[in-house]
Amino acid sequence: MRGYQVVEYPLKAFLQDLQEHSPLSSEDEKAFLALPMRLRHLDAGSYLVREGDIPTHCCILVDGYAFRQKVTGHGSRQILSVCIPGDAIDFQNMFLDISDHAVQLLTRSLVVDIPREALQELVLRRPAIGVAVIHSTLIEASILREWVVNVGRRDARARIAHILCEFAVRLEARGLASRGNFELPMTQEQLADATSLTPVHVNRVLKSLQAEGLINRQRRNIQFTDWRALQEVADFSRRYLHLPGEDDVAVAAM
Amino acid sequence: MRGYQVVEYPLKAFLQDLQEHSPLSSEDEKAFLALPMRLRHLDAGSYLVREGDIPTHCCILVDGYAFRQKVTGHGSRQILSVCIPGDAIDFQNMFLDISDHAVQLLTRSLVVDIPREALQELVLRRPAIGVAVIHSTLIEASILREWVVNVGRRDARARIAHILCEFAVRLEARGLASRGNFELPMTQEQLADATSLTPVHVNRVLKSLQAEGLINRQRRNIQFTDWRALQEVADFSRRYLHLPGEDDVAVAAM
DNA sequence: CGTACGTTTGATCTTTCTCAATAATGGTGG
DNA sequence: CCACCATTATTGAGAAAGATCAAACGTACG
Repeated sequence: MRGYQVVEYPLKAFLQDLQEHSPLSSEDEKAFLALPMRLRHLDAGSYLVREGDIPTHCCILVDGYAFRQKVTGHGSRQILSVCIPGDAIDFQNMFLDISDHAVQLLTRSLVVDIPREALQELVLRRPAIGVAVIHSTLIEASILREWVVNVGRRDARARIAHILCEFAVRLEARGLASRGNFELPMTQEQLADATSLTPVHVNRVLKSLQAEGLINRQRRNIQFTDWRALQEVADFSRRYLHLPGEDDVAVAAM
Repeated sequence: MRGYQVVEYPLKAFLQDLQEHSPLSSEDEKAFLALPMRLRHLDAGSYLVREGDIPTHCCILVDGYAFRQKVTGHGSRQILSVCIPGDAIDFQNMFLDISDHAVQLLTRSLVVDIPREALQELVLRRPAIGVAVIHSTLIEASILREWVVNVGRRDARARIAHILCEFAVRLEARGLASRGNFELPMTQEQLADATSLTPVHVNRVLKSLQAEGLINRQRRNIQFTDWRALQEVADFSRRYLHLPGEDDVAVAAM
């Protein structure tokens, strides 16, 4: 029973998020917590998965930040999403036999590993957990769709504003930031790979957003000084995040 | 029982694809086919879902082609994926309460509608079907990730070559094309919105691919005249499609 | 047979990239 | 605690891919 005590608290955010849309019974939750798990601290820059890996376990990010990435044949990198505490990293590795992208830590992090087979079996045995997994996967896909739009059809200014809005809202939904004030755990180079720009241009855009009074920046700390305007510039609507509660109203009120 | 006869054959490709990775028992398959379904013919340009819709049913594309799209606040469109016969259009609408993107038909099509609640209930009652749904959703997400890379980190030439490769391989996996010869059911404007380019530039790139002997084009018909070279230009690897069978070997042999 | 839509082509313009150099910053060992 | 090194951030100047604008040409089809 020791395993329980080790992981129950760290998984709180994850379990809460998993149940956001359809609560699990206490048996379901117990069954989840009874899974074999391993808790690990890893340094910034560590890979949780590499492209081409044959996955053996699934990873949950308990504390810290990570990002998904793919690299083209010419060596340029595209960041596909940023993972925040409480995110499941590896539902794809639960069922797909080879990893199609890599996940790398942005900061020193605490992660939980669960053997792939154990999770597979659990989902078959407890359909409600399967439904929660589908839910979570669908939301991730929705975020990815918006990411395509961002990279594909917005100019540099809107792209950067958008990624900032998304990050802030996701953090706030997990209680990890408030009032548009947060630590952005990425270098400008990483921001560039997330927005499909160059680091140089990211720098210029960030400065111009600051010059126009939309954000305030002290190194990696970001403070939204004009949510409304930033949201406008970003063409941001939180609908695609499928968060519970009011739609854009909530944002407008910030 | 009449319902069965109407939809069993049309759903063949869909059911086969759904089971590609983990076969369903005959009870599972029967339970699926026993769902209430409606078969519809719709014209090109019809919307299967609109952004913001509250979904009431889920859609399977039996015959014909469609695409997913989002539109920015400034009115530019991003196409997110192309749906081919046998694709489930609407697993997201099975669990998400509001549609975050639209799906529009490229051609006159045959679609099957299944009430959302019936599918939800089925997935809870038949966990193996839930697993198949997760599988299918994960593969869709993988394709979307590659789409981000395509739009974000490849130049116009590679982007267009890549989308052609992807389309050809997916069609061939369903037995809908062979030897790199297929009908591309999109205008150059749609191709532009899929690759985040302008129609003018798409036109120029297509012409240059033809001039270099990589493809042959008669209106919308595409013929790959040099698979190997096109794949090279496209930076294409079929791994992300998570198709069964050999990896890139199969493509190389075409 | 004319109208609407899609394709093709040319000329010019703009955003963003590239290359290059300098300045901060943070972490590390002495 | 300080000097040093490796990252990261910032700035400038010039180049390029792709966008925009505009017009002509095909082709399908009502």
